[in-house]
Amino acid sequence: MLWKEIHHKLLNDVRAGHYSAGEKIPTEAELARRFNVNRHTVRRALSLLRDEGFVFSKRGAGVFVTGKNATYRIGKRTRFSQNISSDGVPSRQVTSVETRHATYLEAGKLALKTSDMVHVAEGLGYLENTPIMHSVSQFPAGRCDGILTYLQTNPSKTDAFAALGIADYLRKETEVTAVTATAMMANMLSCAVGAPLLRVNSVNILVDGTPIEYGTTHFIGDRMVLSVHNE
Amino acid sequence: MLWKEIHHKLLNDVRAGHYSAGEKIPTEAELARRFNVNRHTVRRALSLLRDEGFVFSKRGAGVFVTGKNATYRIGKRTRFSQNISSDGVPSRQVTSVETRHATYLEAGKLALKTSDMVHVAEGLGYLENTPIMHSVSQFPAGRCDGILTYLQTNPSKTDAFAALGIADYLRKETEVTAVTATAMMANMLSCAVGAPLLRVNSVNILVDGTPIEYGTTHFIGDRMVLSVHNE
DNA sequence: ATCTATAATTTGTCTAGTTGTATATTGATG
DNA sequence: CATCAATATACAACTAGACAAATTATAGAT
Repeated sequence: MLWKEIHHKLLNDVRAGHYSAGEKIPTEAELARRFNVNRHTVRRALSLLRDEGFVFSKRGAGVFVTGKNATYRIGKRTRFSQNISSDGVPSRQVTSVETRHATYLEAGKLALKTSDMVHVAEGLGYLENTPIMHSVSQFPAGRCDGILTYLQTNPSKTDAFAALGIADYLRKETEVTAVTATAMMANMLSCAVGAPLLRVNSVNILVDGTPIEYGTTHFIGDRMVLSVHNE
Repeated sequence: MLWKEIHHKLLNDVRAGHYSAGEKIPTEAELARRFNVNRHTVRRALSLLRDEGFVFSKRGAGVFVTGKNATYRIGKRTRFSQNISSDGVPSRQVTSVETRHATYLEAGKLALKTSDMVHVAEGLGYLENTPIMHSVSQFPAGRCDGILTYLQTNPSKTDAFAALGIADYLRKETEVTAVTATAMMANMLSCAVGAPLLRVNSVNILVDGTPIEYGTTHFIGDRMVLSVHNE
């Protein structure tokens, strides 16, 4: 079986670190030329590598090497950058911001009326240059004005809150469910459509109980473990 | 299909009122970043939204929502249509003025000779920041001298007439037809070429029967209902 | 201040390249 | 002959990049 040899060779290359995390490996056509086989034979080898979690592919772009796994601790004070425990360095990036009216759900979670405005920030979290989470956060206007402009330059929510004079905040509630990735979510998280995701809905509050953030985060299921703490 | 999900999400955002009528939605590049796709994939989603009539785009400027989603708010539209028989629209703006010889048609409508001059004012009317009508008005020189300079600072015709000493005037005749949008009209009204328009020709007169205005107005068909009252 | 020339944005269009999917064919093996 | 691996071919969906055309923002000059 030709494709198994190719799989073995590619796996060795990845493990040997010839391609670092997040890096693009040669195209299927190129690999087919190199191994002197048909493109579909290469695809079969890549398919196994994909299932094993070593690489992920983006239609139209190429095949990329997957990063490492991590665990995410959820407690009373959860901060993304401090709570990811792994070998790699986590980073995050804000992909879009907007200000709009609150939906019914958001209004309820943030103690607002639907006529009130919310600031919305959407972003991705990375580990080893590969996406590991996607988050949408709603902040109540009035209590958090100016947070979006801050987040655009520095994606750290802790820093942003600090800049607004909020030195400390607490996790009030955390709801965790499991969902499967839609095409869009799969694309954003560079995982397969239908892959299991962890969906975390959370509310952060001030020490006096005033809600200041309602967020929904999706983690890639098989790259992330949530550990919940009740101290 | 990624672009279909993006289309669905954008449509939801528009429907939910996250972007209000006439407002600019994020640029294609921004949306591409947010959904983590190529700009062309966003364009395909926007293309469907355009075809469905929810947004329109202006090269070099951006993509804007049409306000079609807000048409179920009959209140504004009703008030709007009530005002058609009298003076004007909630927000209007004079785009150009000129003084020239009367055409044969204008001369007939305004009881002039073709050697007489007419003052011409062209303008746009807006509803919720979206253009909804285009009007051209001809005023007979001699009876309405100085009206153009006034209209340029204040687009209200009632005020302009009042400034000329005309406290009251009546609608003599109103003709309504349906036409399709030419390229020029489509551009001014931010609608598609070939879109259905309502064309209203009207003549306003003094209480003694002297005509003081002949006008042609085009309304966007699917955003406007004319209600005709015979009191 | 106001107008003007320049630069920066933003949409429209085009070409090329890459992965995903479906179907059909070849060739060796039992 | 039936089966399975590999090949061959074609198309769809998406990415990547470049450039043109229209608009908007910016800086400079008068």
